[in-house]
Amino acid sequence: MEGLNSQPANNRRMTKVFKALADGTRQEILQLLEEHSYAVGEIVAKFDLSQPTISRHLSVLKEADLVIDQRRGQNVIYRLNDSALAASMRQFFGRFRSCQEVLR
Amino acid sequence: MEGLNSQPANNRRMTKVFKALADGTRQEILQLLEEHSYAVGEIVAKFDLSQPTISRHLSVLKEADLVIDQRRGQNVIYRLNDSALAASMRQFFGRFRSCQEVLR
DNA sequence: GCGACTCATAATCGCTAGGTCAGGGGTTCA
DNA sequence: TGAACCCCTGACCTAGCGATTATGAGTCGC
Repeated sequence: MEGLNSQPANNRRMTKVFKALADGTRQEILQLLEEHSYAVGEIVAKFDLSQPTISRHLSVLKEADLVIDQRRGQNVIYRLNDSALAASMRQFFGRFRSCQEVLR
Repeated sequence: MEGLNSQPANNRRMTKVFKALADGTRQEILQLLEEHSYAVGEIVAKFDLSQPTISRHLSVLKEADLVIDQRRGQNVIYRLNDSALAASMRQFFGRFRSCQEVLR
């Protein structure tokens, strides 16, 4: 079953991205980061979840290259990876005619 | 079912869509259906997976409204739900500035 | 109606995902 | 150096996912 290498590396990347997006909390985090950057503690304060849980969600988003983290003193600041998000969108949906009509 | 209402209904729909997309096999099925419609048996023949497994994947895609099924004699024909796919793309990615620039 | 064919569903199993608490590493400041 | 703060990682539990086999439900031709 592992001999199935017909699946392009692109699909594996898209799978990682979609897995990251397939969670309500992570979707909300992304929309939060659309406003501006946030420290982890600030994000935690916006949700009814423990800090480790948020930290893991952020880790998943980071693994998918959808956010970027940066140490700033004691804090770790997370910001949206705008370009990667747009690139992912094009990369996958561009394969479909109906979506191409909607893409620039 | 209505307990956690902090998350908009839109997000729950997007979560369903992204969960459906977060699997390599289902991504390939969608790209296959981009060509044209296929009967279940034809799709099964293209993968190294059992018929029930493919059937289940198709069910997930259908639940997410990404494909449409139609009985045709003994066969069940699946086709891509073009408009829903494009609509989902807009609905989610339209929230991000960096993506709006890429959307028409 | 019967048998053959096509697809969906049920029961099951192993693995992954998401949640918690506990603990540790990095950074700041006195 | 040590205390306080911020965040990440490890260990663990439960629930859900993806796969299988076995079986059931529609449909067609005879």
